[in-house]
Amino acid sequence: MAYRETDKIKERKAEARENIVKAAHYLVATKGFGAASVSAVAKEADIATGTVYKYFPSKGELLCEVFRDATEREVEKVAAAVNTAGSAPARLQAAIECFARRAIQGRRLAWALIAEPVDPQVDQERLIYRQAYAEIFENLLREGILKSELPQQSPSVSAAAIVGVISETLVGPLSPPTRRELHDTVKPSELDEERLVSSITRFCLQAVCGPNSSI
Amino acid sequence: MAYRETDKIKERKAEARENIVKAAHYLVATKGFGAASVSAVAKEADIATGTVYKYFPSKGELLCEVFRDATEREVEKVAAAVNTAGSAPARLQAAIECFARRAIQGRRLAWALIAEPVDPQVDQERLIYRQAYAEIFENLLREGILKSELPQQSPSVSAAAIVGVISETLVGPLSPPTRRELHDTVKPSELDEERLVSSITRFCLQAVCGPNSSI
DNA sequence: CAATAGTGTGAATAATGATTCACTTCATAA
DNA sequence: TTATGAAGTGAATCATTATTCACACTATTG
Repeated sequence: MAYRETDKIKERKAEARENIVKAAHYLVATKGFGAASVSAVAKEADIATGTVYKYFPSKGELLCEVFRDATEREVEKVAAAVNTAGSAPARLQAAIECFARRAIQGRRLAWALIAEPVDPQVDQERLIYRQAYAEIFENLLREGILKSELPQQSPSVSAAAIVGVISETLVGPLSPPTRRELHDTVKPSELDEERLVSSITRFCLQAVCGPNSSI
Repeated sequence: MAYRETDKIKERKAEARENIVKAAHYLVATKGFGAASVSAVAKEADIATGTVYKYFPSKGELLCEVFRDATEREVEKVAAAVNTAGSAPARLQAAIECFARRAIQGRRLAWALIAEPVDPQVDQERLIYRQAYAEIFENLLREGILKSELPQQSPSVSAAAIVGVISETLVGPLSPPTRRELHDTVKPSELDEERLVSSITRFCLQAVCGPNSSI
């Protein structure tokens, strides 16, 4: 025995691995999963193609990890927004606004996570992601209904619907984030974005709160 | 000159072409675009791979045509539902129910049209498709607002939101229509489906009609 | 029938992109 | 030092599919 994995190496390996994930994340957040071929990732990370496979068994595994990481970050933010003090409608509003604003900010990433055509392995992951969002809303709704802060309704359907509203209004239309940018040289002003967010919020709150509600 | 395209031949060609489209449609409606490779389509149509190219310049063109056909049929139905007599909310309800019911019936087709990862050429077409749906709703909303049957709101955002609600609640969760079916041997009863449709309808109507509304 | 203009065929080709692998370089410890 | 085992390399290989093409077959007209 003349070789053993030392701590220094272990650390360096972790760093290298992390680097690959970062490179892949960058490509995804910047140009989508379509641009994240193994060789592109390798180039971005300044290593050889083969090296990627010393750290990940397959492209799918790598991209799943990237997806999971990005996703977790997003979901956490929304979950945090839910944990505001206040009535169920107020918390719901906070959550929806958080979700929507972040999607607008990181258009391309949002598109990649929500709408970009991806290979089945990642798509599977996406299901979990949407589920995670839906669950946040669902729990909140359930609680609100219990406390009679919200009218009777199917929490699971309403939750999925909210996710759908945001996906479609923000990400769907923007889906290929390039086309639009080619035409409108002017990017939509922050004012417009605010208007959009408030339209969406109004829609969802009214749907969920029904004939009472204070927006 | 010793040959000219006769009527009989013209007809036969049209038939052959139609057959290819039908075969492709069958595959798409049955197993999604992923299963509609050129050779699979050819086999389904009982012809040689190369023959497909005597009728279509590329796979993309063929699939676009399939997509467009299927799409038109769907959109027409919803458009018809809108043309009911009655108040804006009533017509909206009819349209949403029509959209939703059809999606539930033809799950796989709905999934292919709305959510399946597809190649960019078809994806482009999909954008138009969603737009078509959104426009139906948008016009209706605009009209309703004008007649004061609906409260002030952004018709374009609300319209997109409605499309999003239906996509997510019906197609998203069902997206890989197989997985679910592997577990639940029992398919969701018609009763459940009705409940689902009515939940969705309620959500959308309340969102759009606001603090008045009669569901 | 012969000449012409196709259509139908399916194996070969092309393009893309993931994965492998024989080899080189590096770190470790006897 | 030097033997050992792992990390890094990147060109070659594999797999998958769309697309082409040389050839066989069929219909049409003189």
